Amino acid sequence: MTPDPLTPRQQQVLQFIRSFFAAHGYAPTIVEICEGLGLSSSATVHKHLRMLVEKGHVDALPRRSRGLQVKAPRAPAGGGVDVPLLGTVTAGRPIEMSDWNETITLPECMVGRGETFVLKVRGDSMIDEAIRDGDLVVVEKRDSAPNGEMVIACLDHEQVTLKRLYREGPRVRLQPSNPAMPPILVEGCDVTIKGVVIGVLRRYRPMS
Amino acid sequence: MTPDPLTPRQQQVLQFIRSFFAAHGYAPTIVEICEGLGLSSSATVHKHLRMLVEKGHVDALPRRSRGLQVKAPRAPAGGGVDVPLLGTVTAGRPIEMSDWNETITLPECMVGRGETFVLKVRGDSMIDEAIRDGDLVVVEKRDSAPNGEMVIACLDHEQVTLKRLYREGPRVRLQPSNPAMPPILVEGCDVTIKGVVIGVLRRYRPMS
DNA sequence: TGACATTCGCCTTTTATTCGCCTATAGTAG
DNA sequence: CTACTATAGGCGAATAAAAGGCGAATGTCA
Repeated sequence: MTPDPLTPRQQQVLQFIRSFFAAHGYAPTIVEICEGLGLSSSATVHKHLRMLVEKGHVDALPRRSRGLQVKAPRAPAGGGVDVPLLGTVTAGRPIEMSDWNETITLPECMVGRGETFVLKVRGDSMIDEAIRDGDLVVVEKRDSAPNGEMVIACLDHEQVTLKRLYREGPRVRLQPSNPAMPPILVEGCDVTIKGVVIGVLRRYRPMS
Repeated sequence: MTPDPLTPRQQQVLQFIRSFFAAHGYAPTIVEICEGLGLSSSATVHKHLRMLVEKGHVDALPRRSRGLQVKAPRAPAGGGVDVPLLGTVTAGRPIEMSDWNETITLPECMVGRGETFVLKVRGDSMIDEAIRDGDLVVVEKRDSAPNGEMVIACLDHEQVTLKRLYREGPRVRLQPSNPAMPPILVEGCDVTIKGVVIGVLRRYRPMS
């Protein structure tokens, strides 16, 4: 049930409304759309809006300020999923099981099939995997993992680390992805898998 | 069933009530809201409150002191924000301005202060920045950027690339973060900044 | 009684909406 | 080929409603 096709200009307007809403939490005024698109007459924008409403891409509360509502262009499934932010994983130390029952909203596409949670990475042990200090890793809870996967592993019920997992006979090699760091070799029974890394988030802090 | 959208002012009021409640454990009086927002008439606040009740963001016990009750902290839980997924940025080719009016829900903490959008990265030109082929970059729309920032830059209104920006007198150096790739040197007037990279998302596809 | 919430006018500013008119571009009937 | 017509895109001005504001006068509960 795809709505009517849009002209280029109409797409621009729609796109602008979307990003404005994302950025501010409320819809733009007509004049704001004008400025955003470099137009000078609100009548022009208003005409475009009427077209967008007609074609079913937008709902508008008539005569209401900022009364635009972009119709959900995606599954009403919410699009976002809340997952717990459990704490920090350092290369070697236990998870600081944060009481901070924080959660974070992930895009649907970043969430695993099973239970999913997020950990903050400390240290550069996975630098060759393009995972940096401060990144957030998305983890799918599992108690085993195929060979070569990146896992959250627990040693002696104490140390929790982020490493790649390689089985070598009865033993297990936990391999950092940093040539400066040595692998850890342990008996298979001494290591428990907490989950498998399925995604990464990074936020660059603004320099200023 | 998302509640009606709020105007900026209404959001401010709601936000104030939330933080007041968090700080004190009880709801503010109308006069306290006045002071908090720098207003001088309780009637004004009361009008806002009636709107908030109408729009379903707040419950009020009528004629009761501090009788406000903020409803479900937020509908789009925790604060997921929808931003447009605009297309692909290759090292060198134009953005494939996707008609796919796709959006993606980002955690609040990944969204910029201004307009924000997401691009998919093709190629390994930023491998040393821990950005890989297939990653999504979160971009805050801006038309200028401080020296050394990672930017989406546009050359000749044609090529769009992801590079680090360095000003060198009248010229601009666009520097890939891959030793195998040469920097691009152009006149400052030939390059336009589309935005600054503020985040990265990566999804590992399950091996199976 | 005192500390509130609520209501009543009466403003100003912001915003949506409508009206008339203009320019291109593309298709189509003569 | 030309004239007519339809449509997208645009302009500026005029208008009315909504949003945001004020101070003062009531209620109302505890």
